[in-house]
Amino acid sequence: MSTATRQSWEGFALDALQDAGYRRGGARTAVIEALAKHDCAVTALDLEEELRDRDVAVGRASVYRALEQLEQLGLVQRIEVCRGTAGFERVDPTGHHHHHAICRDCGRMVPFEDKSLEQALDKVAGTMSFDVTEHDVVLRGRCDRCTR
Amino acid sequence: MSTATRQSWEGFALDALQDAGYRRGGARTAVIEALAKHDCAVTALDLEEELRDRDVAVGRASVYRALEQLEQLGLVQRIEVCRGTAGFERVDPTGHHHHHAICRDCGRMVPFEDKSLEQALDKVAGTMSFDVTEHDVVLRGRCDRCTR
DNA sequence: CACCTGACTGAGAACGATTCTCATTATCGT
DNA sequence: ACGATAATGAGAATCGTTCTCAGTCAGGTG
Repeated sequence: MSTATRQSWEGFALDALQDAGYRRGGARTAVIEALAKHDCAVTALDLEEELRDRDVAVGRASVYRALEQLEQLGLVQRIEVCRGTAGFERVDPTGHHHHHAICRDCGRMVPFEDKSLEQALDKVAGTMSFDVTEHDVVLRGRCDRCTR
Repeated sequence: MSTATRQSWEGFALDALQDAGYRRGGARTAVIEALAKHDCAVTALDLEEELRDRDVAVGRASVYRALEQLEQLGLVQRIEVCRGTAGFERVDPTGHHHHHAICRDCGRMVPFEDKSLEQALDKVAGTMSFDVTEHDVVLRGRCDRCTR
């Protein structure tokens, strides 16, 4: 029984992959480790660069592959951070999560959470002829630094 | 005074552009006309194809340019419909709008609206150090046709 | 422990959506 | 009608992402 005996998301993800029948590979492990360090969304290319800078160079294809597999297992969520660029962030196994406000001028991303928003989302999801598994909320506008 | 004397979004958009100092160009007008026919999001390439099929061929660059200008004026909203592809839909001047549920399997998009969701969004927007001008909600999952 | 099968990996090519470039054309104030 | 300047379109360039494929490695088996 290897499932969820460790505390961190990192350990949780490694266990989940193993349970799903994946083998243990260096590239994927490095991606998970890097992802674990971020509390908010990062792009695939940022992760690749970050890993290269730490001398743990990982092929671009492997980064995307790992992210896709993690997304499939619900361990990572993908959000659009800006014009056709995807951001990835880990999904807390407890279900606790946040959303983002993105500045249209500087691209800065500010996370926020709100209980009644979640409730409203859950309620809507329940009324649809859709098996809703996740939701994605983005507020857009100008951040305080860009409002002059 | 040319502003908002016509009823339709199409007329409203044309007037708004003129008021913003834009000249009247054939390509942009065609894009607006095509956009007016859709109640839900369309991609730029779909619009281009649609126009070509109607023998009103418009250059790809012009389609994107027009959409960008319309977005800037708040006449069109851009949403991510699927992996790095943008969908564009007109923004009702009354503020009335809907959101989308997107099927992760077939890509089908189903619009929905919910008053309490809007209220929750407005409330959150009010508490942020951000000048929020728009929001974007996407529910993801499997549509009824894809759930077997 | 050596072996084997099939999963994992990375370099680079391919791809699709979007943006850019720039020469040509059209708008509209004068 | 004229001229300054915005609008347009064809194609090239760009950028994020996905695909291909040959070489490598994990880990169950004998």
